[in-house]
Amino acid sequence: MNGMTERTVERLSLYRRLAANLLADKVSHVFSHDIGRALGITAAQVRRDMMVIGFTGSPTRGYDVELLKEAITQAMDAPAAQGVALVGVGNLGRAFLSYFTGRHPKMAVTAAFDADPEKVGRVINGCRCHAISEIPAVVEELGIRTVIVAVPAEHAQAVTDAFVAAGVTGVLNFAPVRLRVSPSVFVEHVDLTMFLEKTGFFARQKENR
Amino acid sequence: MNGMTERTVERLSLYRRLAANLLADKVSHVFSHDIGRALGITAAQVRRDMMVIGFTGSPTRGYDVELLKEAITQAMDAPAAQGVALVGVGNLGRAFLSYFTGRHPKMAVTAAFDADPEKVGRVINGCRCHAISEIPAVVEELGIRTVIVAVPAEHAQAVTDAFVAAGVTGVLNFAPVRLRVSPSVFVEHVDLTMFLEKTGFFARQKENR
DNA sequence: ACTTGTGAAACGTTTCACAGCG
DNA sequence: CGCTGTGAAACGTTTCACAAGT
Repeated sequence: MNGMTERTVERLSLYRRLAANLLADKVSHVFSHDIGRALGITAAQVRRDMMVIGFTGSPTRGYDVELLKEAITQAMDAPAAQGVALVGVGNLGRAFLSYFTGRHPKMAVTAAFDADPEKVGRVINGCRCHAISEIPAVVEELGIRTVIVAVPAEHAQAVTDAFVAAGVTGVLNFAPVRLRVSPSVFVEHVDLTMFLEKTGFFARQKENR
Repeated sequence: MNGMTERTVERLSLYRRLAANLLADKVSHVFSHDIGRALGITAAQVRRDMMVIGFTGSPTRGYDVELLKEAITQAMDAPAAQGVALVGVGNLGRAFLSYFTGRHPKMAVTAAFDADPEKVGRVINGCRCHAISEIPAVVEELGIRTVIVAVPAEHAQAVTDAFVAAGVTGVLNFAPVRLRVSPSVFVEHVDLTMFLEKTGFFARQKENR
């Protein structure tokens, strides 16, 4: 599937959630314009994205919400459920565990890891916490391909290396460090400090008219 | 200052943190190439960004780290400290409180808000938790211009409206809803589900060569 | 008349490539 | 030389605008 750029994939995720919400409201069809309005995207952009995944609507009814959701799932998700690991069971890590538990059928956080012996062995939101040394065994056993890194900056590179060595190919990193990985691994950096500073900056721009 | 696009501001934030780290390591000068390598950015991009803030280096020594940090602060920060509010003291909200406490001189989280009466009145990481009804008074009193929204999706729009009415011009939103605000307010949407799905998708792309 | 699907234009961002300089 | 600063080229992304369908 061509044209699946990072930006397109990001929007597809939003479209799918919107579709799920619309289905819950018993809405069966939407126009590109409605999707755009709901998500702050232009209608033309929405239609381009549909083109990318080869999904078509009808000029009279718009897009079938149910079929749209399926088409996005087809384009984005693995055929089977993908295991996700979490490393770092601090406040941020627990936010993930509580938010994603039972919510996402295809990407459940199935294993947690922490260096604190107090946390190892505990079960938090139905997710067992393992020791760092167990990374290779657990990643292998559960077939984990993606890891959420929510540890302090100084440990982020080391834990990432351990997961990559164990076969993980996707890293969602919240630590304020640029992770160095081989080109065969995808890393998404989510830098909370940066987002706060950015918001503060543009907030001030808005103040001055 | 022209050319301060969202992308440039994002990178400036990273440059500044790098500069602070370098200073801690007693490094006094850096070349654009070094900055680029450390952050996964091209050297040309780094130099362009310096141009935007009117900061210049020397062809022989590179950029003075101390002056760079100051130049970025000059370009990005408010002259005085900017108050930041947090609404929603769940796991994610607490992650912010613990991470930012004492770490950032210009953007401290100075007030928290939560609907849960159990939390109201408590002090978490040196930050007092207020009731939702106190938003106008506290925002006014502390001169808050920026809010971090970390409440469930169904309450995000209502609390945002309350903060905007109280004079806030910047919103950092973690709730999985597109917030509707007037054009005089800046909103940054950080969608954790989207980031996880995106990481999962590209992780799979990497697997298949 | 309203949509969708889409080639082409517009726009934004990054990278190239090189003059100028210590 | 190897660097910075920068105009110009390249690239990526979004938006326009309209044919075609209903």
